[in-house]
Amino acid sequence: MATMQDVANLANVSLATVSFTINDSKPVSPKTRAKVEAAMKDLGYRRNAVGSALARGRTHVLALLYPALQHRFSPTSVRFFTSAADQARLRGYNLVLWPMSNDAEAVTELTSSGLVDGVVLMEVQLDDPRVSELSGSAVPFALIGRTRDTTGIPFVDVDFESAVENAIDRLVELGHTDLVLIDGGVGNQLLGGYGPVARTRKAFGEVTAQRGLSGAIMSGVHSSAGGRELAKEFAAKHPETTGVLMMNEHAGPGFVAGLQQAGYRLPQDISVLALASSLDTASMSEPEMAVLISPADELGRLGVDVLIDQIDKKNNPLPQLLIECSYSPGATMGPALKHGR
Amino acid sequence: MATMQDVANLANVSLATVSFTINDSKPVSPKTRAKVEAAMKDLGYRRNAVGSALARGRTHVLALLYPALQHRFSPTSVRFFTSAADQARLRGYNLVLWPMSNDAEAVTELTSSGLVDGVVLMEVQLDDPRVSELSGSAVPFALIGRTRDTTGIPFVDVDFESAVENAIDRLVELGHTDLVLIDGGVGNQLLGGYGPVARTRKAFGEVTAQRGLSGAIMSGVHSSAGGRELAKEFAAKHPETTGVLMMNEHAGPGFVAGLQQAGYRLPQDISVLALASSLDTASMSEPEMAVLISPADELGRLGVDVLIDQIDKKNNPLPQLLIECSYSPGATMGPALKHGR
DNA sequence: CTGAAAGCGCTTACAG
DNA sequence: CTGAAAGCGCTTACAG
Repeated sequence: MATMQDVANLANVSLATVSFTINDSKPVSPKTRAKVEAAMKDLGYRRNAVGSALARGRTHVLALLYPALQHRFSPTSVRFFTSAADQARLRGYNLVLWPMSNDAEAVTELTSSGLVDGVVLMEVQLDDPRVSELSGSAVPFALIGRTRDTTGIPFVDVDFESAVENAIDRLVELGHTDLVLIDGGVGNQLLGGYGPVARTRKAFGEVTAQRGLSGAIMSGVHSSAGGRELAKEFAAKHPETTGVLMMNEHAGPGFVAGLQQAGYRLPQDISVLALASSLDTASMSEPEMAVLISPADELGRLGVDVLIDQIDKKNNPLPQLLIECSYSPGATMGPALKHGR
Repeated sequence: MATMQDVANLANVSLATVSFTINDSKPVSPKTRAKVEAAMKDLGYRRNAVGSALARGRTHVLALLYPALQHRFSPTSVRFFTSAADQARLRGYNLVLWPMSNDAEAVTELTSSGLVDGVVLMEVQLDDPRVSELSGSAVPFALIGRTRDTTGIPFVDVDFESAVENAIDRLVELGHTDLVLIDGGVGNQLLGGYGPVARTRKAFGEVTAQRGLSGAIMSGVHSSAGGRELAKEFAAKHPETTGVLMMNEHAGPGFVAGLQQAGYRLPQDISVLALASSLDTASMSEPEMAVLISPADELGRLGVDVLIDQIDKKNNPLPQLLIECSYSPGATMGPALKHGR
């Protein structure tokens, strides 16, 4: 690989001048610029990223942190990976994947390595130890998700509270008053629980109470087979229920299948609305589910934007963005029957 | 952040000695080592990755290349991201995501940036221009997948040929002689087509011909809704077919649902076997599909292993690994009826 | 076993 | 507008 010095030699200018023309960091005469550019082309020169990073104190590398050993992301979470990587590239950064167990020690290792200019956090818990660790470091960060206390913490997240209200509104409008929320579980209680589930449960409890609806929660399955089993249990435990909020992408299709095996007709006997999911996943079930679509791509993109703006000292105060889900109809939504089944 | 010089000052030794003790690159007396380690602990010192990379000529960063704008990976492809990242971390490397359009220019930009020690390629086409470009560069690489001509090219891939034979064997054993393969399309024909699909089609054609079976191919849908539509078309075009190889994770559940809407009973009227998919995806359909499970996690891991061994000059000749799919039964497999429907 | 010094490939005050 | 030189944080021959 040719170095900047090689270019300088060939163009008969100084190392500094080559740097100036490459970075447009100082005025360079057209003549000199031409010489330098010709030399670069001749040598196929590309600026070495490591040398540059050391001199600038900027690596242009961002880390995407997510819990290690968690290989079963929801299809929706997975989109953060690609949309964040795209946006990073677009803005001249690179995104490195940083799987780590949920301990603070590994965060320190990352932030003090000097490898990354900033950190994006995924799969945030309400009391996430990684966040306090990052707050204490000098490295800028942004969350996709949010902690319980978000004071001074830049984040982008789904507006779960509003999504729950939206979902319940739609069901109530169709006459449903007995509802069940199905989710994937809050996970580690020590960390306050997985944000999306914890917030959704809270909102679900509040909104159903406030409107005098019956609202129960079911959880604990993580596969389509589990969803089938859960449907049996649901039929036994909640015979009066006519409306289901499904916030479990792995179990959704199995649950819908299980309902039908248990004798329910959709949507005559029961309505199901997928929450914070994707069209893709919602259409995996038979019939296709109605769904409040999670703005996953947008979140990945915005998470990176918020982070880079912060690195460039462009945003003040720190942004906290809640993005709405959008509704897409499906064959699982219908009016409640007057007399149950 | 404390630097190595800070540590040296505090420990009253030279910069070099600190380096020697950190890297175990030269003998250091126990006494000196203790002083240095105490100083490091006092200062909370961590070696700066950029300085180290520049001096060593090694960044310990690997790139994972995949086509940009391709946000609809199959659930199985997605696992490469996390399993590769895990293995990289385990071996002391970092994995950066590198979405790029399928052109050679961007590869050059990557390999000449000095940022990465090696490259893993995903979503390989039979005549992939990225591969020829990488072959011409000095940067080590490994494919997850393989090109048409694999001479001298290190790769790990699913053994699609053997999987197809395995699948057909199982169907033939149950009496099926009229088969259809459903896939997601070969994609860009200019690049020879997407490896898994192209190889599977070829093997399917060969094996069916060789055994005197009827074999047709259907394609062109990329969603569960598309799968439903395709089932109608299938019923019309292939009324004699009793065995389906499903290599399309997006369309699979919809196709199975569509079959039943078209009046098929599974598995009495027709058998469906998912190919190179996952248990998760196969269980999304109702009933759950039998499946030849793709060794996705293993491939991500091995791809990184092959690459790092090569960087460490550990492997010679370059490995070319084909990994088998493993069978998992499901309710969609049954004996062929004597007289069709 | 330890240290002084050169060097990795850049950027950027500083001087002209 | 251009250049000589210091410096970013390390590693590693070389000398002792």
